[in-house]
Amino acid sequence: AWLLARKNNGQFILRIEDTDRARSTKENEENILESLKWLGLEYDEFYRQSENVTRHKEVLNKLISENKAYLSKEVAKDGSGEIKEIIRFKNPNEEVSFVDEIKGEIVMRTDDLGDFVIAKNINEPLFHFAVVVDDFDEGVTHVIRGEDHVSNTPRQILIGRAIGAPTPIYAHLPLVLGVDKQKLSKRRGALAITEYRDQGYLPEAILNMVAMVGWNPGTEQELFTKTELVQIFNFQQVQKSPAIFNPEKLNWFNREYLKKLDDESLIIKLESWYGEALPTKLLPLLRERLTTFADLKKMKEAGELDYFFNQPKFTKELLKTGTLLIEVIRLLETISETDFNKEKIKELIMPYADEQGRAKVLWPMRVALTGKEKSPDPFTVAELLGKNETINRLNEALKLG
RNA sequence: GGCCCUAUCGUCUAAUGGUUAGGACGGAGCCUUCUCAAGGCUUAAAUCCGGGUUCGACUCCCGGUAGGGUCACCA
Repeated sequence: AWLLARKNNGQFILRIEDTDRARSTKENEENILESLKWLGLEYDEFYRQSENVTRHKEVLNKLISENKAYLSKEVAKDGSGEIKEIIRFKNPNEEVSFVDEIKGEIVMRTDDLGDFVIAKNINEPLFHFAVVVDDFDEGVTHVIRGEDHVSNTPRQILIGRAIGAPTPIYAHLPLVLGVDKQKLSKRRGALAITEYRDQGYLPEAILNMVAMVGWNPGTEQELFTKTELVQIFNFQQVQKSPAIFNPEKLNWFNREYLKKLDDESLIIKLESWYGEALPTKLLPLLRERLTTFADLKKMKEAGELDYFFNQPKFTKELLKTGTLLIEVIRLLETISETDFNKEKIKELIMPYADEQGRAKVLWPMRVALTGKEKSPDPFTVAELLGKNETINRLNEALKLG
């Protein structure tokens, strides 16, 4: 909806459908607001359905006086057994058809709906009714929503006709299903947008992923900025069948967007997610190794980054033989502190490593610096450790033999 | 079950009557390499089934089958 509104210079309206007071909470509303803000989907108008009850009541009364709706005394379905006066819509039992922008023409009989309920009482309108009144009042031209609303559309059209509202253009998007092929829901693997944020995903990745589920540009391009999506998104290439959400693909999108970040932006985002300052020098160890920001946390907790902060401990077995480190140290001593970068170090060490056998030189050098079986290459690590610390650690390793 | 929608690799999808059925994710293999990661290359993998229509069907029609949605005094 946001994409289409922006593309056509329309207004993106956010309306909180909170007519059911029992289910509508401040937390849920805030979560929606937070999610949209995080994704960068700014809205042009904001409404809360519950604030329109006076208007709903007015239309309800009008419908009743016009004999298009009626009060009905019935036993409450809430289990209380009380007799309550609900409001039913007088169903004209017509065949209703509409042209969905995505699915094409849809024809449905409405007689099996009966005289459906549109309000619990004069002060408590139900969703289907409130939506139609609000859409009318707010000048909604396009209703873009999930496929789960297709079968609700005829009754909303019927209500619209009864109140003299124009029928908006409908577009029903395919649903996103979980791996179990069921509609994504809280109980079945669905996460709130804010939870993806908390798991360390980038909003660009989420947005791109969501856009590509159920829609494609018709080309082989997969990475799109928000601006590009606005330009090329269209209904014609929206899929008609539901799509199963693939978390692996989301991870890929996230890695792609992580790659696009320069060092400065990456460290800023990483720090703000992680909640504490991080040395910029840490980046070479992180870049290419992160899928989401949460991996930083995992790596720290698993001790994978310890060697950056502390002198590593390791066994002679892991080091294998450290005797060749004497020459490594000698060579490194010749580099000035200011020139101590990985290119220079590599240039100096590689000839010696090639001469002695790379594994005999590079492995112990790397273990001496990291204490790890797996780590980034020794040149990268040496640079971020600095000349003194590097030589220090190599000397320590030498003592092991 | 009624009504509505849908059906191409495991997943997301391209191909709107004529292609060796293409791409991406994931998988496998190889290369690169001191290890890991990243990267590069290669590869396996699909038109749900049955009838039509047509010189020719992924594509059009019909029927099955399968999947999804919906049938609230929820949204």
